[in-house]
Amino acid sequence: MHACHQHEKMCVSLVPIFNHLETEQMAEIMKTAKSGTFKRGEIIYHAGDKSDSLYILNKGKIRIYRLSESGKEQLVRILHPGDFTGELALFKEETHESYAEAIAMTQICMINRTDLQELLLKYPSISIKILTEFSNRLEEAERQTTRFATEKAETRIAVFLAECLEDQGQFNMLELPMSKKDLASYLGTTPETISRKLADLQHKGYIRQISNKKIEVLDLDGMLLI
Amino acid sequence: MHACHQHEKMCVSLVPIFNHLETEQMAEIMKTAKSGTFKRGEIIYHAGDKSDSLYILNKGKIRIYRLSESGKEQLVRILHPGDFTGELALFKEETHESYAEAIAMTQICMINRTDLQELLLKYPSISIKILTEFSNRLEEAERQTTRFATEKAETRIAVFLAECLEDQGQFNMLELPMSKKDLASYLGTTPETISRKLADLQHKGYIRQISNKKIEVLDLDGMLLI
DNA sequence: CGACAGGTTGACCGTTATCAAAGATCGTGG
DNA sequence: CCACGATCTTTGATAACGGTCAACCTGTCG
Repeated sequence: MHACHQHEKMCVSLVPIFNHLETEQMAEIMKTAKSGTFKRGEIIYHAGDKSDSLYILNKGKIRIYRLSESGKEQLVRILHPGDFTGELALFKEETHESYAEAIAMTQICMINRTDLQELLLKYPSISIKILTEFSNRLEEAERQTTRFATEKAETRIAVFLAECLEDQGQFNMLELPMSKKDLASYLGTTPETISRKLADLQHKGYIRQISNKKIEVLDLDGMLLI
Repeated sequence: MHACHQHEKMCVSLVPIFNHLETEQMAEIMKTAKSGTFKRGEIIYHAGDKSDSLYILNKGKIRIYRLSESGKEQLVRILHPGDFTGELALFKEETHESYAEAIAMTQICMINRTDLQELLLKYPSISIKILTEFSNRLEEAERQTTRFATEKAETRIAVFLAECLEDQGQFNMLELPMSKKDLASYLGTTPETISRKLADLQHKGYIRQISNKKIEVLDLDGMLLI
């Protein structure tokens, strides 16, 4: 673990929290940050760990998942460079409830709790950035909860495809951002159901499966009316 | 709509956001706050409304619910005095995704977006309070999502009863905090299923239904092992 | 007292989980 | 860079879970 040296990298990785700050403030933040690397399969933090850092992903991919009361795993999200995690437990003196696992060679920057809180008090505008980010996450989490509560698996899958399409801005071609096993865990279903429902959607003419991860959407509106 | 006059009420209603501030700062905040009252059934905000206030509940009860993509309603939470809402859209220049409906004679205080952001920049400690609150809500929302994703209805109901018991600290007697219809909506199921599963739990000897809303828990651990 | 919303119960059926087995894909180490 | 093993994916058969519809019951409030 050593301080982050490359400003370019920091600029990338700290989007969207710190990118509105002046260079000198950035330098100050960089001084307080540590970096670390993890190999595929390594756990960055466990549920139950006392949490004391904000982790900002520089390079690689991280899988965030939770275990339910009965021990079943659910994928919460996948982090890409520039995303951060660990923020939840930063503001409550408690422990993580989720697991963070590197799923590729991964490099992260870490800012510990006390340093971050000092930064927040010193540069209140950072707070507003984080609040904004939290708002979005909360809205997203509640939307997701409502979907689970009210939609069946087929609809959840269709909505997920629609969101992929929107995110990737690729007209009518999309690439699944994770394995179907992970997708099943993310959508609260099983890999078998994902397979079958995609086959159904294809049968009905809404999509065409090009390859394992590539899907062409033929009738977005029709698909969403299911 | 008129300024909030009674400091006592403010102190109550602004817990837990502002209660660490000095009296004079409190006075400043009170100057910027407006108050309003709503009758049972009145809507405080609609999904789609441009949101521009933080609402702090003084007196009464508010039902927060969302509509899914396909138009089904889900109860997100019920607010009690001291709780706040409207915070989400405050940090993104967008609109509400949820509905807030008074379910009793209700009195609220409102702080508008620009005033609040000024307060945040002036008193960074408020940000940390709100961040803490957001963290808790986010954790809660993600835990709820995981439950929907991985547990069946019976387990969700059992876990809900366990949480009621914990919240109410009443040893082994609990009172449902909402109608079974609302509970069904909150737990992503139907009133029929709630009825049946409670009857099942009673049959298996885990609970005893005293009256419509009162339940005695006979074997908490057993119930949670379902 | 009657009306109405909420709650319960039964019968039935659609959706999806589960188990099993075969086929495809990926990552790793030689 | 290729080949092998591990993991992921697909498909089929089956069963469980819970949603829906309908009828009836209950309590509440004018």
